Amino acid sequence: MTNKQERLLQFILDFHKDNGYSPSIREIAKGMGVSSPSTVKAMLDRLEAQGVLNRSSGVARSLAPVTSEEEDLGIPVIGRIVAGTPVMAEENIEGYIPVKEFLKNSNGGFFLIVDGYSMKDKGILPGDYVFIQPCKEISSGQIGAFRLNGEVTLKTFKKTNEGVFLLPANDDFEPIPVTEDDTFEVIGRYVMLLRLREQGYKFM
Amino acid sequence: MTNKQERLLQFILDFHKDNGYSPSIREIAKGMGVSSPSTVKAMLDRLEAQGVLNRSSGVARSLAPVTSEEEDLGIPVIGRIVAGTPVMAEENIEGYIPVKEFLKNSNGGFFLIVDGYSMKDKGILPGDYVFIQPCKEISSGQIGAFRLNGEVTLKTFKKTNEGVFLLPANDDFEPIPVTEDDTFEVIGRYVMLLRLREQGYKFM
DNA sequence: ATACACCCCGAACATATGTTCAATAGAACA
DNA sequence: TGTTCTATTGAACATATGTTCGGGGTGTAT
Repeated sequence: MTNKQERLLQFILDFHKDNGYSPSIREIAKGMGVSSPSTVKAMLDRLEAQGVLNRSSGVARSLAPVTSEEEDLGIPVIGRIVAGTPVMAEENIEGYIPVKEFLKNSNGGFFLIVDGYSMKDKGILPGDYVFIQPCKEISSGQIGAFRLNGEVTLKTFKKTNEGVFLLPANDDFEPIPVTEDDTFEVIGRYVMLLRLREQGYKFM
Repeated sequence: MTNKQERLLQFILDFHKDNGYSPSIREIAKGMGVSSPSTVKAMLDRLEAQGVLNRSSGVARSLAPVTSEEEDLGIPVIGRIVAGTPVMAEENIEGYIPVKEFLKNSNGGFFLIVDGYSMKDKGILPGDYVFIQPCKEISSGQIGAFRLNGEVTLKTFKKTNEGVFLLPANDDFEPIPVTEDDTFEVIGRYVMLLRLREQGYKFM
């Protein structure tokens, strides 16, 4: 997420906090110092493609930043990230972490537990909880969770002229090329990391 | 408040819960089985006069139910961990992370923002939030926040026959010996790490 | 160089949406 | 009965708002 996108998101959140409803496109333009609504719309479209915003086409002020804790169940913790196959299956839910309000824009998000050191140079270590925000697209350079030939993995997504690659953050591992023959799927974007050290703070 | 007004208010609340934004006047009309927007507007005017609704004239979907819930401020985020001196002072609070229920057993705990790469080999990077549980003693080998000669720092605590040391987790830094001449204080134990979005990603 | 993602502008367009107003219906009351 | 008040209606109005289009700019990666 670029600096500008960060500011935009913050503006929307602040506006909603102040007024109880979301800003219109032109109000955003004024607030961000832009002079054309189409500029703002383009920015919103990008944010929406990234999965950090929800909106309804044609509906005024439908940006959905906050809202609506459903039950206090919390966010499910699903499987070990390397274990594979049926992510999302109910049997794999290892527990819940009630951090819901903490990520206001995160409908449908969940935690994965990191296994292995393939992302250690990004400071992502085994046992860490990574929060995954489901989305269909992910831009090059972002970290996300992917399903490659049935195997779930956390990597940096890289798209070049030579194809798509999943990059580890560890010199001991090789970049993984994604070819046409592979079954490949973006599970979601990595938006947050949570690491629990001492025991005695059990959340599950 | 009449029965009808009660239902109207409930409809607005439900709609907002479902969609993340408030209904338009015509959506209310449809949802309430009324056939004219002006009917709804009259009802809204009455509710607003009673003070249970807030809206901005001429602004689409600006219904904001008056909520009197005091917001859970959450856990304070205090200073940069390297910045030093008056931790806990009000001026240093950079914001709040509403993870209150998340750590119910952690009275007095707070977040520090990591600055610098001295703990990078433990996967603790600049921009990370570390949750500090205040305590007076800490056992050797644990990570904690310490105040050494006025300077606040996050290190691994090590107690050997040769004395007490604060160990960084980075080859570029040297272990810091703690002598009798130093003013030294344990601030608390490092309990949890939390990393948001794309902060702290730059690796050296 | 090319390609691409991001950022910006201004104008025009379509419609979603709040507002106003005259008219009607019903209830309460003398 | 009539009067008065409130609730409702349907139409028309004004504008707030999302959207589209064509154009241009910048920076980065290839």
